[in-house]
Amino acid sequence: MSPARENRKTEEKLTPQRDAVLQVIRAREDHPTANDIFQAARLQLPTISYATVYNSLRFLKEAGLVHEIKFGDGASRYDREMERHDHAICNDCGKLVDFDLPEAAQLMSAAARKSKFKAASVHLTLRGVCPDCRKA
Amino acid sequence: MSPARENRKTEEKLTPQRDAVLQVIRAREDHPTANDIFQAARLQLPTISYATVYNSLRFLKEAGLVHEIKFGDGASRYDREMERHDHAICNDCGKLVDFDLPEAAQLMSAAARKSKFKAASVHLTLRGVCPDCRKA
DNA sequence: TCCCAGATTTAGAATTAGTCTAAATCTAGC
DNA sequence: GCTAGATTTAGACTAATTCTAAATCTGGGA
Repeated sequence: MSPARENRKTEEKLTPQRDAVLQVIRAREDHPTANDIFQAARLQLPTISYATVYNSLRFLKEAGLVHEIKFGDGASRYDREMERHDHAICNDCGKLVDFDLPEAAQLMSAAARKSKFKAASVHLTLRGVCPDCRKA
Repeated sequence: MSPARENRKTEEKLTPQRDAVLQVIRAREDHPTANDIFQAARLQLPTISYATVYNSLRFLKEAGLVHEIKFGDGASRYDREMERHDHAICNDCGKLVDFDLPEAAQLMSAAARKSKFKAASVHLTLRGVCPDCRKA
């Protein structure tokens, strides 16, 4: 079974809570925190609890439907983008932006050789100043 | 004044607490957490407080004497290595290892172009399985 | 030398992000 | 309709870090 097919089956079985969490993440261009997601999901399901948001996020992550980003400053962010990609983080405002640098993916085996690890994934993090903060 | 000269001057002015924290980090091959550093520093300065360890770490970081690594799972780690470098993280045991992949540094301008950020630094994170866990 | 301002340290309270617990609720298959 | 297993809920709990306010230290004038 292809991963896409598998995800379709998983999505069919989503509880209303898990589905609400997934829809919140899919509806957003940016990278909400668990708290952002909780606030938004509550508009649809007023009784949903914080713990359920976390449980749902773990479930969706394991099902391969969302992606968790932990870049260290503060809370985890969640991303609808499941393809391999890289991140840029603004040192001024903290904005997080996705981009893909295929050259970074190609460094995986070189990185594995140098570190002596068996590689599972690589990703590149750029820190700098975002276009908006550069203007200001 | 060169950065090295500047650091030498900063080091001369270190309080006993800040110096103890710096020495702990310099004495270790690995990447201790704030708590590890607190426990070790307490052996030298029994009255040092947790808050002082954090204050000292912030000071040393700003002075360019230590480097903070936040890779998301749990507490920040501190690193005596100030040169640009990359990280490998074990998905099994959480071990963090430094290595340098100069090719990653060379992707900075390409990453800046794609993301439209003004670049300050880039670094590559490899996730996989460390040699020890691979054996086990 | 003595004194003061500013910096630093201290202990503990507060905050934040996330996990755990146990009871209540839902759901599928018999 | 009944029961086992999964899920949800509210709130307690934990871990990492920051904040606060009082105490202490330090260096440069009077």
